[in-house]
Amino acid sequence: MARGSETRVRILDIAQDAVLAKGFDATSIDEIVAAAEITKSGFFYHFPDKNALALALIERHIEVEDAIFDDLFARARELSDDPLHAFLIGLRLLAEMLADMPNGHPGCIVATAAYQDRQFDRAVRDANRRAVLGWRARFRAMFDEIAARYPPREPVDLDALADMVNTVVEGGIVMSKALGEPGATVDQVLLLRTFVKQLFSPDRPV
Amino acid sequence: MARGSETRVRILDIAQDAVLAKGFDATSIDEIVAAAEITKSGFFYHFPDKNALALALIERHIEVEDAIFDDLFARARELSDDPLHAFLIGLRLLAEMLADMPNGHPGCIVATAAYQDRQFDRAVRDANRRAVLGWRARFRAMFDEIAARYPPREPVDLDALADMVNTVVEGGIVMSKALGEPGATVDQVLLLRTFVKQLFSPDRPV
DNA sequence: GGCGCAACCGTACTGCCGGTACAGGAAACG
DNA sequence: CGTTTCCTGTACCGGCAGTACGGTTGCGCC
Repeated sequence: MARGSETRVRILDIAQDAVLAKGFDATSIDEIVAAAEITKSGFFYHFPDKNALALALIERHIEVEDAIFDDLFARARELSDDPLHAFLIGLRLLAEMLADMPNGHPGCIVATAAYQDRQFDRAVRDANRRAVLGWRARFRAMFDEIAARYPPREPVDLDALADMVNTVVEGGIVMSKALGEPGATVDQVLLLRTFVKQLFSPDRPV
Repeated sequence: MARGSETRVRILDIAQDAVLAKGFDATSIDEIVAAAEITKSGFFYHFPDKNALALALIERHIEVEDAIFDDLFARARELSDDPLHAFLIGLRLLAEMLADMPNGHPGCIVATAAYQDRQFDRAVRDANRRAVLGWRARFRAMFDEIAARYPPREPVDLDALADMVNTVVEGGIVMSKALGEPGATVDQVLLLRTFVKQLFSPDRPV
């Protein structure tokens, strides 16, 4: 058990690095096998096929991301009791975290999967979908609390607003990759922060 | 000349459909060759390798996107002389265009390339980068004009704001693919519209 | 009218990659 | 001691990108 799961984890670690660096297709099983110092048979003992590897990768990635969001917004909540302020602090912490990645965010596995849709089976697509819906629910709850205290200046769909957090991060990663500017994602998150701040700020007298 | 470029265009058409539907890797040359009713030799006469196909696909795609943006915002400009209103109308037209695609936006080839970075050569990455910078310049010019008339409520980097148009579209596409909800992209564009509207609206008295 | 070149065709081949098949072995566990 | 877990080793298949290279067809040009 101990030895088995250890090898499995090692395969996942190696595969994750390669996939984030080169994409899923460009990562060969032979290459993973060589790096993990096992044989091809060993790989196929742990994963029936490459699809299963993708699934395991995505599920693990979702757990990690969830844990990061939990930590980030829990810390933000400790710094302010106000739901709006706490959220704004959370976004700033997120931006700082993204900025601390010298080579930019390695890239979301969810997006990688989304762009290779057809070649993955239902299990992978479902896992992907559940992850996004989970993030929507997370941020929706925060916006519900915020909107209860600060009525939005303009009518907005809070589900869509919740999705916007993810949209901006995913889109930001695409942009930073395309531009070769790691900082692009951070800028986008901070713009979203400005949006949320304005949306829920009470009208100021001129 | 006429016959030659005709075949080349046919290859690109077929390849584009397949790539948007299945992804670049999942699209085989054999398959393109069969659909175009040519031989493999014919394909490699037009493109030295698959990378060159990707490059041609991206360059063509950028031209089309540019033309679409030209048309969209030119029509918007005809509807209003005010730069802010024209931009807001342009975003709405963009949203309508995205909504009219029944199966959602087929997916931006630029993003597909961004997520398979390493397997493409410099030429592809450079083309991608130029496209994004072009879009930045386009929207930056609009925001310059807007900001000159309506000072923004909050200090924002206009380049980052210009990038946000693309960010939201690209991120929206990722989200709609992951969720299986084609409408997600439209919602995100309309949220961006709300943001821009608020950012440049003069303070209203309460 | 022949010459040349662009635009292919046909065939045969290489090497990588995902995946299969199957036999066997070491070590931990009960 | 036997079973199960966790692999190794070897051999193989079909699909795919790409190479090599000789042959062919049609159109423009002198």
